[in-house]
Amino acid sequence: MAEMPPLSRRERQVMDIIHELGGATAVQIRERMSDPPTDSAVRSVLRILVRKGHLEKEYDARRYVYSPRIPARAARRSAMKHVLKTFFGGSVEGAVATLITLEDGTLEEDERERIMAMIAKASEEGR
Amino acid sequence: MAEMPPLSRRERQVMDIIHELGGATAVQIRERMSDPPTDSAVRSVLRILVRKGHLEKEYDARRYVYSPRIPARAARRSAMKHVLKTFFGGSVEGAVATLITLEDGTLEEDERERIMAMIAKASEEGR
DNA sequence: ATGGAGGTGTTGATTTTTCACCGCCCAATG
DNA sequence: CATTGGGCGGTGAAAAATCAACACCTCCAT
Repeated sequence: MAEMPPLSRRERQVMDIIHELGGATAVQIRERMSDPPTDSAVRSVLRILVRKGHLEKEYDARRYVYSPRIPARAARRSAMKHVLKTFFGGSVEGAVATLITLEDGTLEEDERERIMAMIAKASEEGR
Repeated sequence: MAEMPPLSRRERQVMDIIHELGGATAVQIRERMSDPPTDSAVRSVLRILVRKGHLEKEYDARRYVYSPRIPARAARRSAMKHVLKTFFGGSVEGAVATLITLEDGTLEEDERERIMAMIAKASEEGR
């Protein structure tokens, strides 16, 4: 059940695309690949990911839609946790700093306010 | 110069460790691997990463210290950008929300305040 | 000077990954 | 109906990655 062996290159690439889209068909996935191999190659990776338990497929409108078996929330937290540890030494502060200056200027006034409010609220409820 | 071909599994693993430590020796890296191969195997990967331009080595105290060739700041931003896009649909708000509730409750009072101050300051300077 | 620690590069064997060919199924179309 | 085309999966072979074993090198510290 544990996701023991880390994903291979292609597997990662495909998983990322699926995570980004929430769910996707083989064709959609292939379209988003910068490096598209054959259609059948994509399907092979997909099959492997399903077998490994990382994806699940659902029949919909004449084709399969692949989606992560791990709930989005968990995946998000896990991914964030990893970069937090790897690149920010676990400093939430540092991570937030980078986040709010990513495409410097993109942070809208109202979004900034919402974030402030959210943090304030979190501290209330949090403890 | 562009880091075109994505890293392989081991390469990723090693790069992550080095990013986390800022710089590390072959032995240090091997120690942190959950999956340690031979010492020479580690060195092989290291050599490859240097050749590919992802790492640089520096002679220090009788051994080589390997460190990322990409400045930490750039690496951090790049990594964060990637998870932001992949897991949060680009929503800084969502990312921050996850961040401050990662190890729920761990966010200290003062850290929260510093984050608030930082955001406030950023919005001043920002424009 | 000798041995050990830390390094480098090569080689070859093994395992993984990656991929495309091929064939099946089924629905839509002529 | 017969044909065609999209979607799917199996298979196996080519390519890449992984790793251990060697052979050597250079510094120290003993």
